[in-house]
Amino acid sequence: MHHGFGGPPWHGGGGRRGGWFMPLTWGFLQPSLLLLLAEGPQHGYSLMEELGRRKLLSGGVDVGNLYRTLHKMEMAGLVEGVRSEPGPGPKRNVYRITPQGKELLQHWAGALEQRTQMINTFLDEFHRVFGADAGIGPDSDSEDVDLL
Amino acid sequence: MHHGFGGPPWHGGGGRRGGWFMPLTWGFLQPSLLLLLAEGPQHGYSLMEELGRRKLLSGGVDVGNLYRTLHKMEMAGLVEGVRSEPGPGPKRNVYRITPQGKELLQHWAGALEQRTQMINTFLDEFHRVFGADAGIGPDSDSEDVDLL
DNA sequence: TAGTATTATATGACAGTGACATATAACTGT
DNA sequence: ACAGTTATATGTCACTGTCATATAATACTA
Repeated sequence: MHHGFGGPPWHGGGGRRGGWFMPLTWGFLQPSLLLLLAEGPQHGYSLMEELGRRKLLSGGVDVGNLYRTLHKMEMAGLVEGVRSEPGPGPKRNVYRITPQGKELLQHWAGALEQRTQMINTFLDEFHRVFGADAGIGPDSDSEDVDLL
Repeated sequence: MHHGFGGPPWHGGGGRRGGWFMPLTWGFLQPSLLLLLAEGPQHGYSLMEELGRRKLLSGGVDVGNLYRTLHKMEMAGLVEGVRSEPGPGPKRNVYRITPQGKELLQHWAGALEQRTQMINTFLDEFHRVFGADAGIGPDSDSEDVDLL
């Protein structure tokens, strides 16, 4: 009767808000936004939809987080925002990447390549310990492990 | 006059404590500890040294963070800690992985594989936009970009 | 013996990020 | 008039990492 109280304890302690799994997308929002803006200016809502389409961030994007991040990136000089005049149509903030933003994006690419190497180091160790049967073993009672 | 006030703004705004680069090791401490403990019980200080040796976490490990993480993992039932009696030698908390911990480790391995795929999606897009010259281009003024 | 370093664990304060909820406008469709 | 969509914004909270500091006991060394 291990953790029969509505889900494994490492899955959030109750379901939501993180838990023991860091989201797979940690730290991906900013570089993803930079990447999309490197292809052309867009406003926040459009970026949100694009992130879903491109599957750069699985599991959808938090809207509030997105706008906050854009604001901070603007404050840091990574992007430039242009507020639409209060004319017809809903107000939009169209963002354009700056040279600094492009430079950071290049560094992000290098950093992410390093990250894959770290993950590979981990996975190599893991497979060395657990063998090739990395998946859930047959002895593992197949409970509702709704990962992701 | 791009950010000539003591370093690029995306580098921490002043130097330390994160900044625009999430550390490459975000979210790696817990799975790394689980992996080491899957090979055998150890106490915190030993784990700290091992993490440095195995290079599972580049840049060293924060000691306070390590102990806090171990405590939380114990609270969650991922590891079991045994406090040494107050006899000779310094007190030690020897941790042993639990079945739940092993199960989580397996899921972590799968999640990290997914993460590499996400990173590859990003990098593919990046190279599609910027071409093969992913590195810092020749036009990029080579400022003190002390990445990492 | 006193002072310092090492081993080992622990806590406090802070910033960055993501998750969830909610608020706000303006426009669109019925 | 009412609800839905588009679009932006803020508040609160949890988790992680970073830096600083506290605490003991042991080991070394002058």
